[in-house]
Amino acid sequence: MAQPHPAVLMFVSHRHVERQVLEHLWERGYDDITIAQGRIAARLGEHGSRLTELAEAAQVTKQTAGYLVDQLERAGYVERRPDPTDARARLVCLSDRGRAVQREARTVERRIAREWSRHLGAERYGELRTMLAELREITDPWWEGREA
Amino acid sequence: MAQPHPAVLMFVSHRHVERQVLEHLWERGYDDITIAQGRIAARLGEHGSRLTELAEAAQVTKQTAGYLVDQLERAGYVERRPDPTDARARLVCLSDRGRAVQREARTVERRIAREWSRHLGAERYGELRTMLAELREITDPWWEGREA
DNA sequence: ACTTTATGGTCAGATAGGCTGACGATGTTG
DNA sequence: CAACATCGTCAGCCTATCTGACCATAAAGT
Repeated sequence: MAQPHPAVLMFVSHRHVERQVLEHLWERGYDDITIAQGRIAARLGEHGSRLTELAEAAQVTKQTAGYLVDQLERAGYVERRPDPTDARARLVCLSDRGRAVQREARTVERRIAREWSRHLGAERYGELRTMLAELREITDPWWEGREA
Repeated sequence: MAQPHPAVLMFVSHRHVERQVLEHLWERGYDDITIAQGRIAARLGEHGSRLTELAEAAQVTKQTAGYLVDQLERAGYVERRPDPTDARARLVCLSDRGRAVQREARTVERRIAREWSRHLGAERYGELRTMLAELREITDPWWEGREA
């Protein structure tokens, strides 16, 4: 039988990571977070991000992003502050609670990265990361080479 | 700045492929297909698949899979036939129309595979596929090494 | 200055896609 | 043949997502 398309395999592994992170957070008591919220929260920059940026990064409409940020705000993970450089815009920033969750999530991600590295071998794992980054150049509609 | 976790990069590339396939199908007049339906249809075996199998492969509940198969059936892409070996079960099979769509989808997938291969180099692309397949062993909850 | 056009965000409404739980029918096992 | 497992459906619910319309502010053109 034909091997599945690489994209399908990516789907499987990506899903696995999302699940692991989410389940870890639930265990730690952050049991109100959903995958969709997580996808938004994971893309928050250190100094806050605009809604439109988040929407693009997570590949959803700004309405959807707004809806999810509402929830995250109500749950106390983020807050909206006025953007000093543009009166139309607002910056979505992590609260302390939000930062705590992000740390937890990063912990799981690192653990999985180690597992993958062990499974493939460190060198091949490095190659995998490099190739995925290169692929992004031709698959990410918002790719610019470097972030703002 | 830190490089994103490989899983995030996988998300981007996987999404890209889904989008490309879907848009191609829409252009070809199959404009009633959705991503979720596609995820189910893409996992249909040559001789039909049971609902439960489909659900597992697409990582959704059997209820959800049933809901999507209903739609595919109404649109004429698949049909349900009794499973000769088990009166409880039914086999979801592609119709001729469904097979035509699958061919279109495969065409796009092959095109993208060629693009990736060109971008990374044939040898590295092969390595990528190998590594993704290996990763599956530790990330796919339904992995068994070989299909039924 | 003053239009015009672009951008950031929200509101309203619709729908798809996903879940849990319960259930009927058939298979399987002791 | 009784007990338990599996296949699929029904019913009800909720979240995530979209499109379209809209307001406020900013930027660009004249």
